[in-house]
Amino acid sequence: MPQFSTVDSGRHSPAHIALAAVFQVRDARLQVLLWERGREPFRGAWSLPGGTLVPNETLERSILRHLAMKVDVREVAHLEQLGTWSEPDRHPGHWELATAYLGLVPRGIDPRVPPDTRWHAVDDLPATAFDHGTIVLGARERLRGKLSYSNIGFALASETFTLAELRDVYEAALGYDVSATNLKRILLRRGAIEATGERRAPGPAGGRPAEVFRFGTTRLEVTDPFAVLRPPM
Amino acid sequence: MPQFSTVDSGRHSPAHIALAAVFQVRDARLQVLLWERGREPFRGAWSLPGGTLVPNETLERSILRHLAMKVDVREVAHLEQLGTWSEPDRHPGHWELATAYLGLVPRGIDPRVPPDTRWHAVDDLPATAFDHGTIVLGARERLRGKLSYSNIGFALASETFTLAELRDVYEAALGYDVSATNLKRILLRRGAIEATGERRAPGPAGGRPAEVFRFGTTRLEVTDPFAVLRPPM
DNA sequence: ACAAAAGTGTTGTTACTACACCCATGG
DNA sequence: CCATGGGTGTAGTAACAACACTTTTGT
Repeated sequence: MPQFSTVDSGRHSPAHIALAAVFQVRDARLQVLLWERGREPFRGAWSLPGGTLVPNETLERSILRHLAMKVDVREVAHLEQLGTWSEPDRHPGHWELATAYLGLVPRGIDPRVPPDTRWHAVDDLPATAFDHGTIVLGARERLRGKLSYSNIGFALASETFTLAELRDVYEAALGYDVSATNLKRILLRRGAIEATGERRAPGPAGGRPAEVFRFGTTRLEVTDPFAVLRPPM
Repeated sequence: MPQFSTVDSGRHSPAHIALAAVFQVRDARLQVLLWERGREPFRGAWSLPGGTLVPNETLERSILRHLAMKVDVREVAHLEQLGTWSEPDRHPGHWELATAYLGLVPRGIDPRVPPDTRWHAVDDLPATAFDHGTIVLGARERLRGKLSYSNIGFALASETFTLAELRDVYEAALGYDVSATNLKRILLRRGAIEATGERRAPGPAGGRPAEVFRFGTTRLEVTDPFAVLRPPM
């Protein structure tokens, strides 16, 4: 078994870490928080934050604990498990499984992050370590799907927002043009967003003041559960 | 750390197993293959087949290897990862993570299974061991969602089928009435099924001979990718 | 008055559901 | 010729996209 000789010879059970792809819309682009590795393997490449479990801890609590060192946990508005990667050669010379999470941070917050971490646009990733590039792209696909049939936008939008702002968030995450007009009607009819009654003052060039909205809940709800084959009645 | 004292005191990293909820439509009901435990804990309760990884093996290959001892692997038409369960007390006295898979066996096959395993209707589960009852129900929800927006029916239907037969499969998995008329049009328009040109002879009571269909591919394809918020044009 | 930004009304389309009706076979 | 099971035709509908139009502001 040559590939286990360096570190793990004799080991009968794999190591296990939790990772997170933390997304935020920054500068009108979907970005992910990456950490620049200081050690081999993959020194200088960018990797997802995470680390090992300690006893009596779930994977979810573990990734939240590790994230607390990179980004304030209270700022992660949504966290969900993506899957577990188990290719034997995903980590050179080390048998390690990784369970990856998708984390979302609302727009407008600027978390204090350590100097060796940086936000990177998901559609322009740098060289990534291990299989982390694949994981980031998988996380984006999960997010794109859920934007369509759930209220997950609450975790990317700021607490209150105009519809133009919400459209910008959706466009950044989906990667194509979205109509604010129709987005409003979809989310209102589903009961996902509600008007606050406030208005946002227009910019220096004038314009009608925008209504201010908020998401009704800050927990994931599937608002359009079945695409087709709905139950009768 | 009282809960780790029996087996794992001093262990710094969790054990890991792969499990599978293998579903098949039998007697017009969605059923799952369960194994009756002969040992404590949960002696006499029913559990999902699976087991530990060996070095140089992915989770997927591991669960296929374990299933080969319960049900012929070639009969599993579809396999996908559901998630990893990590509650510290999910296994009494033992720190163990479990990655669960959904497996589907086409209708009509009757795999030879060992005497300590049995098929159980998913909507009438017996007492289950560990968190396996939760996993089975989660697997059913995953299946129900995918039946709606993908061609996953190929893995539950027999190789060729009439539309009445396919409707029965969908009804068993979804748990509500489905119209064969409309099911046909949905799956034909999406290009998921195609007519073979053959016909099925009617039963003793007569009736028009049924057209015979097949699924075009035996690989999962998302046939209705976005419920709403489709890309423009 | 006019440009800018936001909101509303309306039409058309698609992809379904529901149901009436028609077709082919066995007894 | 009728019961049985399968297939087709068609109307109704919900949820959306597209776009013209209206409203409210700043200069």
